[in-house]
Amino acid sequence: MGQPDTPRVTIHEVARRAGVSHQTVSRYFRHNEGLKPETRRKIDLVVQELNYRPNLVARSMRTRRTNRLAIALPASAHLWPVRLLRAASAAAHAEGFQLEVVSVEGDAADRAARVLELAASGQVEGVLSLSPLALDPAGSPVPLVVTGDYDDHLRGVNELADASPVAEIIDYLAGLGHRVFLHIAGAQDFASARNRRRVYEDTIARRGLTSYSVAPGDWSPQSGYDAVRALPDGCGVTAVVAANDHVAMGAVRAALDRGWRVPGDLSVFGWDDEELGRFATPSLSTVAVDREVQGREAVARLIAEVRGEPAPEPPARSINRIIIRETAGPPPAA
Amino acid sequence: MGQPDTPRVTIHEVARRAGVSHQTVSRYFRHNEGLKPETRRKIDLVVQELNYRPNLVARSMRTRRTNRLAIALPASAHLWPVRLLRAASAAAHAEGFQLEVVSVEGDAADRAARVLELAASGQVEGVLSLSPLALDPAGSPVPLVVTGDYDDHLRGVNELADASPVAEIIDYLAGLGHRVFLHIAGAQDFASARNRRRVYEDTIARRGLTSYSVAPGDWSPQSGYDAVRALPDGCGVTAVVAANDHVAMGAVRAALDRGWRVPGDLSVFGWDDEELGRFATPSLSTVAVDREVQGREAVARLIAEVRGEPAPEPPARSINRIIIRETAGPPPAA
DNA sequence: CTGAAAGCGCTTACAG
DNA sequence: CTGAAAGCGCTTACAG
Repeated sequence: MGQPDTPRVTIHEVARRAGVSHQTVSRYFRHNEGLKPETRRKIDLVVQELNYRPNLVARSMRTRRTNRLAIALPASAHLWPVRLLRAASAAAHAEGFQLEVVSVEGDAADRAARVLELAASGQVEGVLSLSPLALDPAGSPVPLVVTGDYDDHLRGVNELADASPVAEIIDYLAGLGHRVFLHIAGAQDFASARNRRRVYEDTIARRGLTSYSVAPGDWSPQSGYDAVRALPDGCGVTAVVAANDHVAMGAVRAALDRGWRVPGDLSVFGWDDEELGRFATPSLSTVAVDREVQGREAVARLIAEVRGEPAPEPPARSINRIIIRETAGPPPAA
Repeated sequence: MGQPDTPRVTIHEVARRAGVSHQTVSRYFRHNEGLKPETRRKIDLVVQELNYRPNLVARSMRTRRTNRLAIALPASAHLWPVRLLRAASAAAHAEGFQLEVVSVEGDAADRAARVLELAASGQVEGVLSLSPLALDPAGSPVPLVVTGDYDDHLRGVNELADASPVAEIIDYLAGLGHRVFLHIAGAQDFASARNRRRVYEDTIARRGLTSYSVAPGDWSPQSGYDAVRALPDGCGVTAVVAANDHVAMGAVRAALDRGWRVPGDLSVFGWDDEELGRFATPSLSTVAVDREVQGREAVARLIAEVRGEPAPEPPARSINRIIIRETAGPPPAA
């Protein structure tokens, strides 16, 4: 089955029929420059007729370049990796690269080992990881970019810009009168989770507000649920900054199960703008992240590294936007 | 940057150092059989020392096989494609194939054209599409499997087994006393959507129940919302069978916005067991689909076709399981 | 069980 | 602007 049987048309055959040398045909396919219009036309014709396409494996062998990139997907139950993946794939193809997908499982050390093995395989020219990795990208034999986690490149004026909407959220809630906050964190091996937590703590301190505590979490609804369930009565918390929409959804559910009104008694913010959160009751306040831009950006950076070119300009505007919906409101009149 | 510069260790060098011919080393890497233990040991040593790995591109060139599969991802906002993708990727790697990801956009004709181009590229030995395609797989130059949509293979005793939980849902609701149903369909270019609709209509007819109507939908919460919003007062509908959880979530929201109780006035079922649906209020009744099994299965089938082997056994048990949560309850006392 | 020869289909210098 | 030669690193028959 498949191509092994098909007697393949070679570049020589195309050259012979077009009455040119095969080098000329090679040139035609590589950049189509410096050819006489007539030569080009003759080749056009034969290529069309034979439906010839250069054998990319042979090219790879000769150039010693695979034109392949790998993307390492985390074992996550969230949607953003697909969105990012799709944009990354399109961006890679536009630059002539194929994108191979590899799922990385296990703990940070396992994932790092897997990615390093991939980078050393000689099969790919670069690796894009959507999973946090316990390794220094500089130690990789081919360029390695980690994104979707904390993104060095998108940091703008300071290294925490990625998480800066947390400050906006707190300001917004403080403006409504909230004074005592709870943060339910994401898995701390993700730099994004660590950054959101840090911005939360910094902002609370800077504004003279109170953080009742930072509850540990793992991006799951259950962790949000447990955190709110565990709040003592009368602890004074009126607002929750959750690491993402899943955590927020769990937090809201726990509040409702306790007989609290949302947002009457407790306001909740998530992150990611999951489609279901918009139709939930009450609908989730959140942060929309442009994963398409993030995916394109990450691939552009990776390809620049692969080619030894300078890193491309970061996107001018923030890819984050805070969205206020029904889970955010004034605190109960004290 | 990258491997172009690195002077690569060749099989000849390994052979020379191990004191054997390079064919022996080739044999060692292909199946490691028929070698004298001592020969094997000598090669082991040198391979380790040199950290040698065969150049897979050269092998590909010689064998005229790429050992690559492509997976076409739909432009969907749902999570199941990732789950399926991850399982597919792992299954492919276990069989020595790489899985390249390609996102297919546009209408059915565009997607079909893109997939066909991929199949004809000579770059991949088979294509797995998670997107419905307006083409006959038999017309593809390499094996083509379409899944995640309607899966020929998983149909079991009849061609609608994939959608059979719809019958279970209706039976369950009828058992609670429901008599008038509404189905909000998924995008009709998906065979899964057509099948769910057909099973819905057949089951309603067979059980002597009433279908108020089948509302068109496109898998989105908005389509679920609009369908319920558009229901005339007093239409008698007490139960909604939605095409998936997104549609169901929209339907629930619309009901609540109309002042209806869920499930007091309206029961709703979704499909996919999205994590957020479990923590929504009320939590969504749904159908859990084992996308891991589906992904492995699809890749196994594709690889069997690529190798010209008989199709593997389908999974013995159904990969679907209905889950009853808070959106399902008895109809209002008439 | 192991070795020598031929060739997969390109591209890269190098000439002209 | 276009052509002849060499070689990328393997595997596949075919001998021994």
